[in-house]
Amino acid sequence: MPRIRNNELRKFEKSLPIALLRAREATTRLFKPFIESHDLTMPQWRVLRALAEADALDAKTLAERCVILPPSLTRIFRCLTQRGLIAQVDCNDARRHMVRLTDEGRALFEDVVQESEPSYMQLADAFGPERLDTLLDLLNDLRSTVQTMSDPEEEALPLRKVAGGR
Amino acid sequence: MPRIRNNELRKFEKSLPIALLRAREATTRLFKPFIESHDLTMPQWRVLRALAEADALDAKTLAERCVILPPSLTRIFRCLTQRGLIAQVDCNDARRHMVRLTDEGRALFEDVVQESEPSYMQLADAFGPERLDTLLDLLNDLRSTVQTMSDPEEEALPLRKVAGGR
DNA sequence: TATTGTTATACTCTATAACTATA
DNA sequence: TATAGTTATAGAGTATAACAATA
Repeated sequence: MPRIRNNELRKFEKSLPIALLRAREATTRLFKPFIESHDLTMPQWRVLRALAEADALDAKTLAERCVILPPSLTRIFRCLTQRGLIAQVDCNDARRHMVRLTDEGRALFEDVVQESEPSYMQLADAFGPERLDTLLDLLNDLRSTVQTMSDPEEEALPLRKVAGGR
Repeated sequence: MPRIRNNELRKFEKSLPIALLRAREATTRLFKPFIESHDLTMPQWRVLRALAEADALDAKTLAERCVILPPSLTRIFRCLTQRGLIAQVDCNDARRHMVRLTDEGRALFEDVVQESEPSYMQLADAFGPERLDTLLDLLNDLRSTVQTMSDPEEEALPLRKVAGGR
């Protein structure tokens, strides 16, 4: 019966939400300049990043993967479409808003990657490539663990049928 | 000379900023209800959390530890002071706004901890307590690695003089 | 009737610059 | 002159509910 004793509180650094926030803040600060120099916001960048790996994705999938609420995504679609970076794709289900990168969008995406990759490499070097990989695995596992806890009926999240890491 | 080949892009799950964001989003969603049921926002909670471990802290320190910009912190101070959860502390330097938890603030803090700790335990159980600890260490190290990269002259961050984990 | 996405709306956080007070 | 914090302000993200269109 492990009762909590208040004078034995986990330290501030041992708070998971805060550690995640601070790590993200530091990491974001490192990469943000590369994104913003191309007049992209971080959420817009996440959408481009997600689309760069897929032929086309619908709003719901993007919202989940990029952690963006539907109303924000609507605005992002409008903005990126106006700039010619994404384009709508025809779809069986007329309710779905599917989009893909345009050639221009892909070119911009690759520019940002080329420019920021040295910083990523430098970080990987300083932190240790294997530790970075471990961290990424732990982060992804943490997310699916929490999601499984939150939605007891669903299993993991049916993005694709993947068992372990995802 | 490891040039980047664009068809060998790191996968979406291998993007550090996105993995951090998604892990944080999931974790936050788990704990937020406990915070909000006491009419606290997450930034307000971080301030209480930080103060719970210290006798008193000034605005600058809190801003850095809690990842809150000074203007936001000003409002948070005002709100928490009005609610009687924190109180200003006299200080040699009249420029500094130092605050501490009141008894009421500490009581509220401990209520939230008591209520949310079971979920934390459940998460630790499901994820593995050692892996959780590893994750926390990696996150804190990542942050100081990035900070060292960003501020080449400063060493790590002179919060306290700590060498390794922090 | 359920699902997908948009619109509307309110609120909070983010970010910068300008200002005040103190050292 | 430098530092700590506040104020002002614009903008972006967060979140909910109500609505439209499609399945």
